[in-house]
Amino acid sequence: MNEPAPRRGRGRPAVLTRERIVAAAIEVVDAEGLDALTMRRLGTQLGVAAMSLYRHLPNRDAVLAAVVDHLFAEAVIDLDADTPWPEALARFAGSYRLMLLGHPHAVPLLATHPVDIDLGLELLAGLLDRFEAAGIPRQDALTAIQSVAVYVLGHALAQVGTPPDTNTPEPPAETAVAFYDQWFEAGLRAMVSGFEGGLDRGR
Amino acid sequence: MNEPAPRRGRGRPAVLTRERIVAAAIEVVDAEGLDALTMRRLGTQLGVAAMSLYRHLPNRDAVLAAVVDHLFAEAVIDLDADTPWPEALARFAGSYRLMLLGHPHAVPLLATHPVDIDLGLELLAGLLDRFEAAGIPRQDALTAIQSVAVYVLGHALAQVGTPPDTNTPEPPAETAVAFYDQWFEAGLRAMVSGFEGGLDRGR
DNA sequence: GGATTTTGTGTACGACGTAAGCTTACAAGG
DNA sequence: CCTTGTAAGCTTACGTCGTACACAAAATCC
Repeated sequence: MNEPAPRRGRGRPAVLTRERIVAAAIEVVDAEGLDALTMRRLGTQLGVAAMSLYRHLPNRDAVLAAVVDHLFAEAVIDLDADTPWPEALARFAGSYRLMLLGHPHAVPLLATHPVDIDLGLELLAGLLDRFEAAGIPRQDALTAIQSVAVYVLGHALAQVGTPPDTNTPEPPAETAVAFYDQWFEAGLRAMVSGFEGGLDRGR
Repeated sequence: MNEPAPRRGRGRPAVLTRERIVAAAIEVVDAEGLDALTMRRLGTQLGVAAMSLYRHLPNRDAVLAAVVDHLFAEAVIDLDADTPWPEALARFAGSYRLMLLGHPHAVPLLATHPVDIDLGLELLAGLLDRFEAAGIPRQDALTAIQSVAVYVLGHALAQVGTPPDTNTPEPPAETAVAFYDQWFEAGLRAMVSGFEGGLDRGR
């Protein structure tokens, strides 16, 4: 449907690319929120008419899906090959959370649009390896990783879904941030150590 | 703003109430999905013009918020006073999940619109009591409950966000359901037993 | 310099949320 | 019974959204 194997060099040269569109979409969302991400607004961000976008993406939802995939890729980190799986899992959780808090207006998007499954598996291959190195079956590893991912996303939803009280003066409300940080760590530790106990019992 | 202490009996009798509107909204969402829940569609569901709804709720978002509160209240169960907190927590998780899977199209709503905080605390008072009975500080209890709630919601998002493959013949795809059930139980057990270890170390 | 191919544009339509003002259906007071 | 007051529901209208469709522009190839 889009970007269909163009015979290179022919036709009017493209000023738009999928990547430029996705980057501009993230700019708009970060600056003005999800609702501001209309096709017209995205067009003006790129100096282009709204309808031009449809040459590269079939509809608005495809834009959102592309944003999701791009952001999730941002969240994944490299891991030393000697990191034990519980620490690797906690590290992934932390970097995923950092990405989400860095794009608070996009969190509902990540919640609504699942990451492309093949892309997700590819990005998480390094993390899966840490489980395999410990002799943990792939299925059990996926369960643990997905459970943590789902917790991180749910937690971020709760944090950004409750705007830090628009009538208090200080912008981030230091204490509120600390509250969410502590909650996050407590839940994460509980889940990771719970999996440690459970998965070790099997081995 | 709405339902402002009407002097009873005066004026045209109301065919609409907040409750009827919320119930109709849930019907529409369950039957046709979130996008179908427009003010006009909700009006026809109630045999009424769209603008009539604004006499009872200030805008569409208030309808959504009311739906969220109503559904969350559905999810909370009564607990025997002698249930230990780990079991009570797991029971709450299960009934919350059942509600979410009973209204799959509404799950993104619950994810986006936080439950009214006072209502939430009121509904969860019984569960909080189970922690207090074990001598666990209220703050720790809230952390554990919220962590589990966030996990359940995130898990439901993942399950309903990945429609069970529209090209396979069987509607619920038995194996997929079992997959999500097992994943849910594994993550829940990990988190609950993780909190058991953590909270007991303190006592 | 056409012909071909690809990209961006202009216009238009139907659906949405909702503001403003109007009509309708009651109860109360005379 | 009839007027007045009041609350509930209705009609109309506006601006914005996603996007279908037909067209214009800009490059390469023969």
